Amino acid sequence: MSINAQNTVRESGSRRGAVREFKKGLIRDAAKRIFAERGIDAASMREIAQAAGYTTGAIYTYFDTKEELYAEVLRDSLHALQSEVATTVETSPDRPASAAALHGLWSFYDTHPADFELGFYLYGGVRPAGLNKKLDEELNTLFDQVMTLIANGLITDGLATEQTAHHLAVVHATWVFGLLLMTKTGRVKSVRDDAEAMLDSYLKMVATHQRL
Amino acid sequence: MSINAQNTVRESGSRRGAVREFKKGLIRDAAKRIFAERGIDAASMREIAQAAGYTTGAIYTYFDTKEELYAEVLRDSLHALQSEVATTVETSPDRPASAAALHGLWSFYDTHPADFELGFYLYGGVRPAGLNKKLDEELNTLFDQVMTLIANGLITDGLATEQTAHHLAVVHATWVFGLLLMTKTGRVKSVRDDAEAMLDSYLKMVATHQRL
Amino acid sequence: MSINAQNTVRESGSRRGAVREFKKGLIRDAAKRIFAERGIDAASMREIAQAAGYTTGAIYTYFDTKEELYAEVLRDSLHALQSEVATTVETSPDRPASAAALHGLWSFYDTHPADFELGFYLYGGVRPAGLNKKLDEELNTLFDQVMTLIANGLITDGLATEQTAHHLAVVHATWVFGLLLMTKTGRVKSVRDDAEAMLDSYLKMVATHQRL
Amino acid sequence: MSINAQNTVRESGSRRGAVREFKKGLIRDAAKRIFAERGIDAASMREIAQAAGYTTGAIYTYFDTKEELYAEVLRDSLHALQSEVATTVETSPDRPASAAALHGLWSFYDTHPADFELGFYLYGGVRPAGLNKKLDEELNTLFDQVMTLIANGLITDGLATEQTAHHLAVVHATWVFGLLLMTKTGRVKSVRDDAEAMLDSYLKMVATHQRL
DNA sequence: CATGAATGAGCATTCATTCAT
DNA sequence: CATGAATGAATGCTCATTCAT
Repeated sequence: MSINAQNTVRESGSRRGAVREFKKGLIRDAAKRIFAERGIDAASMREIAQAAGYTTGAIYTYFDTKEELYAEVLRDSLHALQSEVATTVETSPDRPASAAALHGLWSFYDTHPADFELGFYLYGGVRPAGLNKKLDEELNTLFDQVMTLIANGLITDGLATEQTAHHLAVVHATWVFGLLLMTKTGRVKSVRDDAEAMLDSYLKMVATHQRL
Repeated sequence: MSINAQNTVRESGSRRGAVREFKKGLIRDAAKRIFAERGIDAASMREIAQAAGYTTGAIYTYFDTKEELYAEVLRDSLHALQSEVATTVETSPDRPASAAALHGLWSFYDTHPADFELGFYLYGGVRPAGLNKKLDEELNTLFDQVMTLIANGLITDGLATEQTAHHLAVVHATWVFGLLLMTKTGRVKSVRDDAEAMLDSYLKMVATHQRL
Repeated sequence: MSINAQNTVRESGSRRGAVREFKKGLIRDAAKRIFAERGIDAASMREIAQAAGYTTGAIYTYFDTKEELYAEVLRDSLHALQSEVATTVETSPDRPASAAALHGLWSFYDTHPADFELGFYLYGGVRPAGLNKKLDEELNTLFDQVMTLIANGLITDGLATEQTAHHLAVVHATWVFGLLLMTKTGRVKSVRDDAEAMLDSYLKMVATHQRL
Repeated sequence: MSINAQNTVRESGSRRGAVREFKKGLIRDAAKRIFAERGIDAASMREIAQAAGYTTGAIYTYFDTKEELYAEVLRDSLHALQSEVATTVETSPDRPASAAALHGLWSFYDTHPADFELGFYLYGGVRPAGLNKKLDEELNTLFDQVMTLIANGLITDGLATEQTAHHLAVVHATWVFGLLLMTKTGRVKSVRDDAEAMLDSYLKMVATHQRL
């Protein structure tokens, strides 16, 4: 249906491909902003285009559908998350690796609200019907990489064995997601104001429990 | 603005009023299903009407706007939650009150997925722009009542003081919401299969910690 | 189509018929108010019903369609106009009959704005598509009676002959309608404030012209 | 609110802009027809679109709302009126300027029935609730310009002084509007057939009266 | 008679997507 | 590549009218 056979030209290295990739990035950035602001459904391609400095039709040169645009924005976001968590672990020699990873997870979404909003649709709210299989797997992989970072930290810190590490990583990440959820809701003031303290308490508790 | 003054709710008790209330219930049920399936924005009044066995316009005899319909569905849901948690506490003399309350919270949403989906928009996903002040406060109150049930349990169980109880209740509820979030995402298989076990572990951990 | 065969029961004299006629009047009055306030299209049967103290369906016991309701309201209005003009002529022995008639025409609509609004649709704005033949003729007759009152006045006052009277009556009435139109528009302040003076000038001018 | 910033009117002169302006004209023409036929409220955007040879949504590329479309149509109409009256005065050296202006007023609406119908809503029938302030003032200005043309004529013809001219212009225009109203109603046959003669009589009368 | 629930067509407007230029 | 006009389906909501109770 789409005639965007040029998509295959996207090889990195070629000058044209690089320019194209840069422009796609502009659109992705604008889209992320609008998606987060309005919600995925209420965001209109018109508004995204305008926010990116393009006209309506131009977007379709780069993304075949709104869904594909959302998917790429999401992929970007998860890449950034994975990267930030990894960096946090590497650059926090003073902290237990697991605590660093969990804190990185929290911190990324706390400082990038748009990304949380975005992932939210993925984590819970909406079944992105069109999220095709290939992308879905890619997202799963990225998510698993984050869990693995936490799991490795737990092993390094002597808080889990090879067998229990992944499971425990998920348990702790679950708590962090809960915290983010509550924070963002704003329905409970104490959470909104105390989130960081709550996180620290939780991390301390984790550190003193050998087994959950 | 609306002229449907004929809508005036006759006191329950009269035959007419009872039938009307029953029919409203049918629509609310259909609406809950569709809202949960499609998300609040994507759910159309047409589809809700059809699901309830009515024509489009008929709904407006009972609910003035889509928003009002959503509000009533949501209120219903939170009432049911509050009621179930309270009942669980009362009917579980063998379990610590706090554990019962938290388990009730989990169990309600685990067995009523549509309700979780629904609350999700409230808890995090979507800014219910029009959620009017009065309803918003009512929802806050209901939410607080649930937190209070947990807090009272913690005091009864000697796990919190008057001062810390509410705060701790929120912390634990946060974890449960995280768990629900992860469960429902389905993105992590281990959570999906293990949720109940994870909850039990968590409750045990709570029971052994005097202070978080 | 309609089952209102009772309409034929409407014989004045019978108790039931009288009550029925009274109730129709209540609805007509409410309808006139709403029609004038909102315009004929924007007026909803719901609102009219409510304003009359009835529920939606009740109106249809008395009037088969919205159009018919409008028609009857209009008829009422023209009857009142005709009656007021006639009375004015009879009770103003000090004024030339033609001047009295024209002043009566002006005065009726000036003091009954709703009636003017109502007639407006008839005189110019909207083709009441369904205005059936019989009613249309009745309205024409009523209108002609008013013209005749003016024409007779002109003859009485020696301002027209049998041949020219009707024509001149229309000419003068035309001016009055123009005046009403301008008054009500409010687009020209001078007209709004000066209408009565303008009318007097015009009447004086008429009185001094034997032939137009 | 609207995101159609693409609508930005390119300066006329560019090919693109000229085509766009032409197409807007097509829609305006169709709209004028439909507005006049059905009345402003009963006219539907669907029907207008169809009459202009477009699909429903296309109109919104050119006009953001129904109201804006109406406003532009109305403005067009009043511009044309003002222009025609001015031209009539200039090109009728054989006739008194005031008579030319009044005849121009009559003639414009007599030969452009749709425009009268259109202005009718403005002059009297319907409260164009949304008619925003800026447009309203523009319309008043245009209307005043027409009155001024008549007033100037009266002065030129020695039929009014600087002080009385505007007032008298309104008085005479009032009569013309009354005539148009009666003509268009068709409720009085004699007016329909005789309008031009009545106008001439009136103009003659005006010419022989130094003061009204 | 009166009620008010129910119908179904209709309306203004939005929006993802396509495509000629 | 970019533009922006065009499409046509969809949406929330209103309303005259009908009819079982």
